[in-house]
Amino acid sequence: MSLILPATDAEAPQRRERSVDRILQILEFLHGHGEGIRIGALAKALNAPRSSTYTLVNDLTQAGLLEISPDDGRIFFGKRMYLYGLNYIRENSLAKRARMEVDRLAKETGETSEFCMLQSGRYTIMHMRPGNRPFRISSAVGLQIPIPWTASGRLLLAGHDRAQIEALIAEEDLVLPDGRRIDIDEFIDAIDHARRDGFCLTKGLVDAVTQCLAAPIYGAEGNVEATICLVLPIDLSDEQTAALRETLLDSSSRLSAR
Amino acid sequence: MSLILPATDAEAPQRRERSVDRILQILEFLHGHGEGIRIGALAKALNAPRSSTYTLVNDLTQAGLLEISPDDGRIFFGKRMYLYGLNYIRENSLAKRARMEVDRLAKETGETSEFCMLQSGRYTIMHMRPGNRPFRISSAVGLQIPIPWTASGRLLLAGHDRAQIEALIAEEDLVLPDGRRIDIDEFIDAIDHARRDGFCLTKGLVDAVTQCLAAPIYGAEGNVEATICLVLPIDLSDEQTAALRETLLDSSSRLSAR
DNA sequence: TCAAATTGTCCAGTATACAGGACAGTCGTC
DNA sequence: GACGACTGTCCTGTATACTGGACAATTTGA
Repeated sequence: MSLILPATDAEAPQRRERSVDRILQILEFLHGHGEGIRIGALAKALNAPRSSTYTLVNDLTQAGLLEISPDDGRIFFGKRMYLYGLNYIRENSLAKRARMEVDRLAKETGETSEFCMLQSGRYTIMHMRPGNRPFRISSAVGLQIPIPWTASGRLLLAGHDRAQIEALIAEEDLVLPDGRRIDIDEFIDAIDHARRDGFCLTKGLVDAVTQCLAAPIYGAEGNVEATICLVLPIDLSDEQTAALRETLLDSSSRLSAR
Repeated sequence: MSLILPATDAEAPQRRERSVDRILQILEFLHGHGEGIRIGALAKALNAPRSSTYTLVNDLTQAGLLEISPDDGRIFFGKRMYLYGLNYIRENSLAKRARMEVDRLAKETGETSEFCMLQSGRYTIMHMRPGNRPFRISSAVGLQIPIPWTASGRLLLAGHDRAQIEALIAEEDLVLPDGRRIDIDEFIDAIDHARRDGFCLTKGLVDAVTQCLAAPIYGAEGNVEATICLVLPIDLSDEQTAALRETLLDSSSRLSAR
């Protein structure tokens, strides 16, 4: 979908770029890159003029949206970006309620709980609260994970047709961390099952010792707007799993638009 | 401003503004405003042309940095802003460590714990973890509070001279929620005391039933880079307070640059 | 030790993004 | 049901922000 234009656009039609777009490219690159980068390298990566990159990055740094490490000049996201981001949680009622619900759920069940959404076609953990097991099963908040690796992903794709799904899933996303490959037809089947069941359970996808139990949060039009899920050890009894599922479904219906 | 303009230039210097600046203005206004605003009102508030505001807001919305409520068209911060902001916590080592420390401290003491910084001259709660008292004493993360109302504020101003302090504190910030007025000389005295003591305790400032115990986090040059603090009920015994202070000072020295 | 590469800053010309206004549609309110 | 206020979209001319290149200072590394 490329809201952000790929900067690697063939050679030199040399369009002059709006600073808005340049800013969005910078932020997006920084987010994807995952670590600090120096201005020169950034300009090169974005195929942007050095001078423009300098002025923009300096402007954003002055505003506090970015920070430049005084040691080596590498660029990071800044305090102000964090503050602005917090407003999202405060203001967005679903996100806010979901956050509280996840915290409650983790406390009640003692299991790691997560709130997830599709973020421009990428699976994203919006909020997470670790459980209190000795071995903490947890993933980092804000990470973007291939959709097919997760139970939540199967629910979030409910209502999409085959073409949309195929467009959304990159080829390499079907390969699990241990090298196994998910068959696209089985995957689409699983999505359909998840939609009908109103929940989804996957075992041993990301690693061999965990299972993931996810429930949909419905939007006003009956679409799956987000999910809430539990990350569990794989060796629970059927009764335990069933009880957790009931609790989880309670939470999800509380969060869904009626 | 506009000291430079010839006096007869009177109305509407109508500078053309860079979109970077417009974007920063929009974000900052939205942050300060605290709730959604419609595009028209935003343009008016910023004294910006409507058309430019429309295109910019739409660009930012498409990128996911902002969101427009489908009901009434009001603008809010978006998911992507939240994701970008999370990177700050992940990448910035002080913020990251402080967050963990605050969580640990709240768990160990059972009291509400906070991590605070000056953010461009404003006192800001960067992270907070509520304690487990029946009456939860807690303030919202990301809020900006007048510096003189807090114990942390007194520590954060350590090392500033009188002129800097006076420049930083607005007249109305000296008035407490209950109408009492803090004397500027006493305030500067308190800052000096806090600096020498290496911690700060304030009682009954923001409300009558809480006290605030803060400890400094020192940067590499010995400056107070941030604080970590406990929000406590006002009627603790001296022993309890002393024990909490030791625990807090442990945390703060762990976070300080050696 | 001397190139080669990189960093941060500055400048001038021009492609173009912004300001301003027009327009049709939609609310409210009197 | 006529009026004012607002919303969202589109168009045009021009003020200017962006680009490209040049520069000195610094770092790399051979």
